Amino acid sequence: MSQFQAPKGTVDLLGDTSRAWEHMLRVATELFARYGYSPIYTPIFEHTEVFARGIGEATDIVGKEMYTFLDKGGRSITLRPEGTASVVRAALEHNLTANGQGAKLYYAGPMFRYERPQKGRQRQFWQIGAEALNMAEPSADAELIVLLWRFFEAVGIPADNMRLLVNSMGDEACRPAYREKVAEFIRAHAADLCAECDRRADTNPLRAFDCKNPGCVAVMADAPLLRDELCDECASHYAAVKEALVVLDVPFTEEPKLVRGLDYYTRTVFEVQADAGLGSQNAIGGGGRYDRLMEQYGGSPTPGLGFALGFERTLLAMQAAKARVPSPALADVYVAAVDESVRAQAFSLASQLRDAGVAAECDHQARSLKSQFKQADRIGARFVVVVGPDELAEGQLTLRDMGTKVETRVSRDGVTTEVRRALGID
RNA sequence: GUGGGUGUAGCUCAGUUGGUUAGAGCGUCGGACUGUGGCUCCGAAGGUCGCGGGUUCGAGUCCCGUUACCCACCCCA
Repeated sequence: MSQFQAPKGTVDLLGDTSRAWEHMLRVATELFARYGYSPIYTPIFEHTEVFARGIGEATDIVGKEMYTFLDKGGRSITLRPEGTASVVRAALEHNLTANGQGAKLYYAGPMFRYERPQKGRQRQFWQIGAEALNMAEPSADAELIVLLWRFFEAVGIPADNMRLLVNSMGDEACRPAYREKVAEFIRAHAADLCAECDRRADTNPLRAFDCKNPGCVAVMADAPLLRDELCDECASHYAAVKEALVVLDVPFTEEPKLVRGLDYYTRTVFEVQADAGLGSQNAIGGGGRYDRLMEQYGGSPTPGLGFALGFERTLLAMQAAKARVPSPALADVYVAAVDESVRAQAFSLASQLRDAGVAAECDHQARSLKSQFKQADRIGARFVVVVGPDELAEGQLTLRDMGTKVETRVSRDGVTTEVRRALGID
């Protein structure tokens, strides 16, 4: 047991897990580029105000989950708890949406929230996210949702193992009136609701839909739904998004009670849940539209939308689906030294092969020849070059095909060419 | 932040009502094959039993604290 361990809620990513991480990044990089998204790297910390104003002072994230500290200059700094706020801040700072320009951006990296860790929930966790700015058309909503869905399919989670939930949260024209309507409904049924939900009538009536209390669930089942109260513009936008999803053949379920916990969402919201491997933290990705966010940061009114997906939870869903993560051979060629006298020459040959573009490995632990072959087998080397005194005396080496077990003599001078040909590189 | 459960070799786990030198499988290393892998056989290394107190003649086993993980609440990716 070492003296130190990783801080609570953080993990070291090793072996198959770190390989899976890189796989998810590769899949995302390739797929997102095909949808026209460009990479953006924002700082891992921001002025606290960026998150407080964007995500909402009253949310749990801002209220109790942020890693906030004063730096040596007395500035209040916060480790990013999510990615959208930073991207929007950067887009405004660099005028990416000036003169009606659109911007499609994606990011990947760790986020930080001070929460009680459990399965699928760490204090440092990884997300990939995509944001589409200045795109008001419902087709943009559909495109983003398809992208999220296709990503999960691409990493090996079958559609049958996932659920796509969509909803519309309305906008400033219709949500306030609806909110009041729900508040009235709650007050009218106060006797049948828990104390917590009674309070929600004044603070955040929509959250009563999330209450797990059976009595509350029964009462709220009859509560008015925002779907039925949307203004004309929100209703037609929502209808167009759903229609596009049908055309694109992305299966979805309308979930009128889907309410996201970040204040900036308007109109379309969505979430992908995995039904195996996740426990109660089953949302592997989610997002929505935030048409008022740019204004809150002092920009001109600019629509936007985005999603984020979690690496940890995606991997759990992949494992439950027995998704295959490609694990390339660690080396194509292993250069084995027969004895101590030729060790240096084996190393220089390995180096020469690497310079020639071949993934080559050799021993640095003074292992026996037999053990070097075991290593070669373990790392998946297709060929072993045996460097021995007998061959070298004649200016030659032995090239063994590990699959067929056929050995051939090759000249020391021509070995790089021979190996490249054997590997099919030339 | 609240409640419940768990913590023994690198990994997955045994460990009897507290009783002498804490075990297995897998993995690792070595040998059988003195210049050659995947199978088989043999052998070896590897553990302050999460950490700290307490009870006891004696604690991996009981009690308390603490820490980490797991589950639920909560929240969200």
